Amino acid sequence: MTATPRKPRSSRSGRATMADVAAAAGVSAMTVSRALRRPDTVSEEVRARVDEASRRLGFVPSRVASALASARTMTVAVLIPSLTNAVFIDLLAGVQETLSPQGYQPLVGITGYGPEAEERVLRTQLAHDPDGVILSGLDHTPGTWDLLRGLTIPVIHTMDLTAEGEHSDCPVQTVGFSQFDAGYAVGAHLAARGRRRIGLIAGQLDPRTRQRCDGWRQALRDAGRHDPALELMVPDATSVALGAELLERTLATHPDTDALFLCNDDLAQGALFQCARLGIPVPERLAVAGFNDLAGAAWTVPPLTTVATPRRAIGVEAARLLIAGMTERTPKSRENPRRVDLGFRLMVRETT
Amino acid sequence: MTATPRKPRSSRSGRATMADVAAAAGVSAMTVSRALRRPDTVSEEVRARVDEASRRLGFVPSRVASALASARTMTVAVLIPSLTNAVFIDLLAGVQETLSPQGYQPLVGITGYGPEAEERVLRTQLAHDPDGVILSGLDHTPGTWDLLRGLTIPVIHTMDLTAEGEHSDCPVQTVGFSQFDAGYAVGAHLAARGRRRIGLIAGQLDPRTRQRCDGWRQALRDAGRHDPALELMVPDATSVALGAELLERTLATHPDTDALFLCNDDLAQGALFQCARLGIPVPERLAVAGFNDLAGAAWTVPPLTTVATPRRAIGVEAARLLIAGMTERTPKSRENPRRVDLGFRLMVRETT
DNA sequence: TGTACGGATGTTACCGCTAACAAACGAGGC
DNA sequence: GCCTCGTTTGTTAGCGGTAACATCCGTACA
Repeated sequence: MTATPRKPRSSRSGRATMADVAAAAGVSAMTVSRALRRPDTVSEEVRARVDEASRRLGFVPSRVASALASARTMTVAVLIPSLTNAVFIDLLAGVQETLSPQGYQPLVGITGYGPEAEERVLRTQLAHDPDGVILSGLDHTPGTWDLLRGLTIPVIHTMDLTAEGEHSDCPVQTVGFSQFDAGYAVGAHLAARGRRRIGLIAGQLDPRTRQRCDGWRQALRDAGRHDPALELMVPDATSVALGAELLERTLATHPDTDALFLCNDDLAQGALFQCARLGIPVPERLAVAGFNDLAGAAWTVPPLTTVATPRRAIGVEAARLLIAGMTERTPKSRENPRRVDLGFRLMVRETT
Repeated sequence: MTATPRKPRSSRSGRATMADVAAAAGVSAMTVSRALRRPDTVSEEVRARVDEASRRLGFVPSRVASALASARTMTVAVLIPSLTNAVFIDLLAGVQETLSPQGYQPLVGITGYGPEAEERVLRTQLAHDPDGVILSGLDHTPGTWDLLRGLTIPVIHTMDLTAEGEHSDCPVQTVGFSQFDAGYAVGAHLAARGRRRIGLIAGQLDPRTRQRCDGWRQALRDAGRHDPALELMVPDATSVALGAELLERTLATHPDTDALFLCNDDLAQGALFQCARLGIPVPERLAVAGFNDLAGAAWTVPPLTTVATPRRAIGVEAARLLIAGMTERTPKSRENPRRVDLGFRLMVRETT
């Protein structure tokens, strides 16, 4: 009906655009862009006019348009195996709390512990053009390594450390701790407590869990007390229920077990519950050690000996390194791989 | 040096663009777009050529450019109070697992239980132009309600239900369960067990927790056994440690307490541990009930009576509704608010 | 008084993709 | 044989910003 209907505010979504603000403030769009992003580059008077117009129109700059024009999306792909494992939630929390204040938006991807799924998820994440990538672990498919090699954005690998000479064809930055050493520490601790029949219970057999087991095994060998028969490794996801069940199985087949390393605290808690139920005195008859120092480990009955891992700190540090890499003018980080070891702490409490 | 250097692959990031694929396949860019998004609209021969060229160049369409051109970002803003509360992680997991297969990418925002922070986070999320929004709870600032009212994309509120007549000025879709009824169920259960001095311990006093408490209170009033002195409500985040501490405080001031409702399972677990430590027999001397049926609740000693809440299902259903809203041609959902009650289950185990 | 200079603003040309419309083409109907 | 129609493909014109360069202006200096 109306001829050439005037549109006071453009944009399909009905939102005001930069052009609207520019018109309202009587300046060019470019000046609006400058006034909002680098206020020191425009005159005070213009800045005031732009701010006022912008506020009045409720202007929110479109990050999508900005991303296309500037080739920076202000997003970061964060790939973790699972949302139900507290370890990775803590990692994510550390990442999130570090990225957010800098204006970066994490894009969370779940890989379900599978390198193939990881590659798939990474591919879809990359379509969003993130400015950086944070991965969990170092066990990627060849396809993933290819993808990573081709990237021009910084990538950080977490929860694990580069071994010497590894991945020499593709410089990697890692932030984590030595899963092997941590496992070794537990094994050595149990041996030092004078235990002779030291068993192992592990679930969710990802490479990090295996490394912990390897460390534990080495410690027992060094102590001359390793018995492969006392190892019980199952692929199932760890849980309190599984811990309870596997404890029973272990005691049924090897009643003389006098110490047990459970590769995750939820398993250990389940084992402790089951001990209480069966009337097995801990630590007198059976010493129990867990891993990760999850919430509540200090409050079990008796308080659980475990290894405190710096999951949140790893997230924070990974995000920091990433921000550094995304911010610096010349991406030198690719030639300058780093390996940040955040360590771990053996928390000796009363179950051992 | 070279005159007009040919660029075999364009794009600042070094990635192949649609134009590159088009050139390689000998068709126009538009045809490439069609061949990839709606294969049935191009001839079989062209489709094959495009697929081949696309694969050969390792083409990944830029979602940013696509988003700008089509006004669909394929992202969904998901706001939750905290990453360290398992309840919201489960919600998030449900959302994630439902959105992902449909090609949607969740943008996770953390509000820290504060409506003001929520408004801030929502604002920054909206700059990313999500195609939909999922919020936790219904207690938003007036500013947030204004924002929501102005949106043309679907919005789902979770973990709570709309009360009759509420928000009549702004139709809302909610997916959740009645926190009040759930709290009532616990109160009624404890009363039915013949307990006379029934106490309450609550932390993290967000509106949902308060509603649970209200329900519990009503149940006790209906049973004629409500004593406000037995309510212990603190603002701190819930944790196993806090549960242990508050249990001691309660017993110190009111040694005659014979039943206790702890508003979250971690508090309840802490209380159970502390009971074990103090030698207080559960349930003989003290009945204990938790809330949420978190992992491990069925394995405590004795197994914890609690309320199973459909957190993951809420996430799944919210995401489903959202997808429906984002997909339908005419966004009728705004006039057609829904209220999906997913219920809860009282899990009577051995602590009561 | 002419000129070089630095800061403030505007202009132009995209970023990589897609909606909408236009054109080209072959098939079938009369 | 001409016309209409449906299918396949191409063309044009943006989406809403920003980089890079151009222009304008007042000022300090010779």
